[in-house]
Amino acid sequence: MPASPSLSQSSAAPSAPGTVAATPPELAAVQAQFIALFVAAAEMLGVPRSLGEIYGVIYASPRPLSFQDIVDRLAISKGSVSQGLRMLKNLGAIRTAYVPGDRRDHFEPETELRTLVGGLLRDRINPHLEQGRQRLDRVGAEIAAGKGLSKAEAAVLRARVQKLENWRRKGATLLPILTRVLS
Amino acid sequence: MPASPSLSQSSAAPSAPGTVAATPPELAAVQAQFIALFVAAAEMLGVPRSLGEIYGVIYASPRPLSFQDIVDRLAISKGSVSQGLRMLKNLGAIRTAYVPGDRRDHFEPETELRTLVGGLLRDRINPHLEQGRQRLDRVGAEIAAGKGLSKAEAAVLRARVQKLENWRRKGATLLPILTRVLS
DNA sequence: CCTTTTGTTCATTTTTTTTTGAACAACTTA
DNA sequence: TAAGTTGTTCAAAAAAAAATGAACAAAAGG
Repeated sequence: MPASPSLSQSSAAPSAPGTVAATPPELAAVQAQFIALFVAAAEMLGVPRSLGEIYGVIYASPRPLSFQDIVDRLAISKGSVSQGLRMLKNLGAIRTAYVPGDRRDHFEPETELRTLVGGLLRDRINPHLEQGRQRLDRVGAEIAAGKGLSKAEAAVLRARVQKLENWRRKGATLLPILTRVLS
Repeated sequence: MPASPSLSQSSAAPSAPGTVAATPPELAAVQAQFIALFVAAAEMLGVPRSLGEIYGVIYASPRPLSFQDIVDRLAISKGSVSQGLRMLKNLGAIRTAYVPGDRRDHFEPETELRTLVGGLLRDRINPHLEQGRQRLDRVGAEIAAGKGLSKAEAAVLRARVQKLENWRRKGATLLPILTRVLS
């Protein structure tokens, strides 16, 4: 069995007045499965593990969770939860939901794949692509200046720059298509 | 100007007998541009910076480079170059080329986008996808067992599992298409 | 005001990842 | 066999990334 994600062991103490009921142990099993799933996804995407845990616990809950709910269910610090929630909001992976009779924000998962993928592309890929275009131009310029290069060598390098430009173009045209197909 | 990638400063000493000629300073500029480009790409993909540097210096060379050439051109240790070359070979990002009159291996870049993307998918995505399928099954089972869940709650969670299965299916069908389109 | 609740910030600590470099193996050559 | 190349391995160091938690702000209640 793979290491189970860190779930806070429900305190033995009976709920104090005004305290949200602890997650019953039966639910913990379902939660743990969801969380393990998103922790693995986080690892694949190269985002911090805590993002996976937080999104997982929100995804695993049939109703929106408050900040405190999340801290209680996951054995991670308030600071991490705060930062993690901010990142997930920026990514568009969660949204806030109104819960009657509670002034605190509550969070529910964005379940549209399109939105999630779109957020990741926007944050991780697009910024680099634009910058890459500029870099490519500069490489081309350097080769054109062509000091110290034989005719044949310059030709090889020009061809390689051309390849890179093709890559970039394909990537740029493919990404929008990708997000559309994922709707 | 962004921090330039670490290129070894060409030694001032004239070439000793049997020494490969140092990269002339004119070429260094072109090299530096290529390397900067691939270091940025490495960062985007979440692979070690040194992989970007090594692939960059190979990509920037009109002729295949030996292990020693790479160590000389980049200010990184032999150990890193050795490990980096192995990873690049495993990814299919470089291949060895025969160079007459030199028994050492020489490396040249794989320039087919399809091959590069294919290698990354194989190493980073596919392993997780298969594992993800198994995890999903387990979550479904947990919910079906359904202890501690109201009818309505179980329904919400089942719907969410369904969403995840859709995601996985879309991903699985899209990846092959993707690699084909990139040819 | 004063207190409580709710959450954020950010300097430190912890953990993970990456790089280094000395020891070593494999192969050539003399 | 000795001596020189060429490259690999891996324990340890360095660097980078992530998590912690105490101090702090903001808003509400009293």
